[in-house]
Amino acid sequence: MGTRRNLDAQTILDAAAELAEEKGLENVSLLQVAEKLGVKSPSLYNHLSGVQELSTGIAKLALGRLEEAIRGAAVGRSEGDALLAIALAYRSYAKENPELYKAILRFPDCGDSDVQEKGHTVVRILYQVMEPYNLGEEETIHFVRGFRSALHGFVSLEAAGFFRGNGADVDESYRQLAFRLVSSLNMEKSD
Amino acid sequence: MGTRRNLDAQTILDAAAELAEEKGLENVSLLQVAEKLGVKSPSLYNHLSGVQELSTGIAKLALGRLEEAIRGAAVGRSEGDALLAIALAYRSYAKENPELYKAILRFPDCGDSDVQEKGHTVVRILYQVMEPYNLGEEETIHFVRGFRSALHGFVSLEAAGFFRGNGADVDESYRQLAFRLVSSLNMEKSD
DNA sequence: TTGATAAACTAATTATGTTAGTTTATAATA
DNA sequence: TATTATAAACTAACATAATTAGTTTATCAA
Repeated sequence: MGTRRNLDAQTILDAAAELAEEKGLENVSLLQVAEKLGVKSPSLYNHLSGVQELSTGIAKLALGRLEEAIRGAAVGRSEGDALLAIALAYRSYAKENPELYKAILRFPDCGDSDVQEKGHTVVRILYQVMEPYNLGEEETIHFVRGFRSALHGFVSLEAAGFFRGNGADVDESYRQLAFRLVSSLNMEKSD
Repeated sequence: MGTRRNLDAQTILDAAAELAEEKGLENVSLLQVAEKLGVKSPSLYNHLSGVQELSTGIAKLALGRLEEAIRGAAVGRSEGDALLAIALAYRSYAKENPELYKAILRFPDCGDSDVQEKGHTVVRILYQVMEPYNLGEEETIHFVRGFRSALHGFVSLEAAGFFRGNGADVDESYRQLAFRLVSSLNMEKSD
């Protein structure tokens, strides 16, 4: 007993993320995470301050991976192409990692500044892609907010089970949404 | 002790909703609700099956009120006017009842069919408003899904604390988002 | 008046998060 | 090498929440 393991915050969060995808986000408790790591739950307090930090940690981790996925989708494309690719990657990520995506939704009750930072990182990719459009800074911000909102909203509602039963093709609904927004950009360009 | 009160499920849910707005959704526990009603928590089980039913109940209640707000905004308007008015009402509701709106977000972990029903009711108003556009049924579904997603996504991200610090006017971002989508409809119409 | 029922109660159980205080392994130092 | 400081585990205990079982009481109908 009392044997030293090589635990640290990152290891704990990785285990928590794995647990989330295995058994559902709602079953990620300190007890379960500790068990998965072969440790008693109070030991986790040596590495993080409590369950809230676990929550924000998982959210950051999930956002970080989403960011990677999006960056991967954007590389080598530009303007509308890039935006549409990002949109598809965004939804793919959410479908492939539903529990982690939920972790992003269930923000630790509003406003951890680090989570917002990461959120901004996701958004920064969008800013880069938007550059060729040469909108003003304000206009770019407006569009990026809206675009991200649309992706997030669609994916969230879909994950929550809306859009079922209703016959029409969900992929197509999503594609159209992204396309409408991207098209509205070309509009402004030609002004 | 043991005095009969006139409790029923609706009274409990109303109290829970009030409590949510007073002290935050995360502090809505059976204990707190019971206390507010001058009753012990196990007594609540005479009227509902547990904390999950409390959760779904609050979500339904919140959706019901959102529905009213939206219906109120749509009446007497048509097409783009109606869509924009609905958009503004949607966000106003979320801002005025932030805890209740969170209750809608935090779905009782996916897919209670009644909650989806109510969700559909919200959406049905959108269908009515869309009629004059004379799109096909499929096209209407696609648009409504996207429009609702955009509203929901924007409002959620805003409530979660994104869009802060960043200088641009949030009202304007929202207005633009709604306007882009509505404009894309006029596009199709003129085809 | 009596008896059935609904709705409250008390008491106890389980689960989770958390704190306090203790022990032990490891790494640095005398 | 022996010692000691520290980090990281532990045990034990407590608080709060949800829940269940079983009990009591108010009210209404026969």
